[in-house]
Amino acid sequence: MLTQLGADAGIAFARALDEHGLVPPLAGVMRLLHSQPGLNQQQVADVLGTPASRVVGFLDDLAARGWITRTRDDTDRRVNVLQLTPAGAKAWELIAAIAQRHEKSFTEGLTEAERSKLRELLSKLVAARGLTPGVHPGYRSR
Amino acid sequence: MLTQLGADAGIAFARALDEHGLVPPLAGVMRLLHSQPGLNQQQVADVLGTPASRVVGFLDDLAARGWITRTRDDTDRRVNVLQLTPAGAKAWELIAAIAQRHEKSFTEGLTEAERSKLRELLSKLVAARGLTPGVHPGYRSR
DNA sequence: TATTGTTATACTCTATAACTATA
DNA sequence: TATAGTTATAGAGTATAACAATA
Repeated sequence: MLTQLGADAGIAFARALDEHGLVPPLAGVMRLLHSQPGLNQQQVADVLGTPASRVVGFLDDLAARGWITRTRDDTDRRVNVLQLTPAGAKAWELIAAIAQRHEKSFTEGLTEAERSKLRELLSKLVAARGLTPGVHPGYRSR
Repeated sequence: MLTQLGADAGIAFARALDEHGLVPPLAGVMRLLHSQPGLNQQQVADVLGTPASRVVGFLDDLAARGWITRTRDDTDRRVNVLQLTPAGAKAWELIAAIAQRHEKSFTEGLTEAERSKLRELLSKLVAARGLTPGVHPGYRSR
């Protein structure tokens, strides 16, 4: 049921994002860049557990939208330092709002007490499984 | 967290299946053919919500393993009636055992009471979302 | 030599549409 | 004409490996 509901929730979230021209992987990268500004591309790849070559594509997309900047690090000119632009910060707020609305609507069938109990149990599992909060396993290389 | 854990559970289950040369989509089809013997291919496609052309590939694979038979229906010779072979029934028992072991190991971090509470909450969500029990949304066409 | 970011390429999965055989 | 099953094909997403610039 967990797998089934997780996939269903993912599809519903993707649909909500799609209305705004977005897709889940980009939303995840935006979340990371918002919560940890100043990462470089290699670090993003490490946190997400995804190949660096895949990160390039995500960042190309976000940069084309004007949501991030890639700045050459002066002390090590191989490195790109990543930052959200003001437009990017704005975009993140929209994504966060979509996520919140999605969570609420997905759990409509539960009472508030049940919702909070579910959150508690899932938190326990996330911790027990050693998952990084907010990082979807779908980024992981096989 | 639901999406995250669902994906993680799916990956863990895939890994467990892989040790026996299996993949999740085939396990799901086996489950369906076991619980509803005598379906035809179109009906399988309908239940799973997947294109009939995709079902063909799954069944080709299962037939090559000797786990299912496709029998032409006498009253309508366009139709293939699907059945598990004895080897297929045996294979299903293995898959069910893997699934059970997987569920247990995935929820190791919870007490028995928490596990049953989680089951209860997830059941509610499955019902509220109108999901077909045992059918992974990943089969669904976009 | 090693590392960061990038590009090229090949592979898997999937949906769509065309096809056949039956009805 | 319509339907069940099949095949062909094209697109998306991904990983791997090769590459250029810098350390």
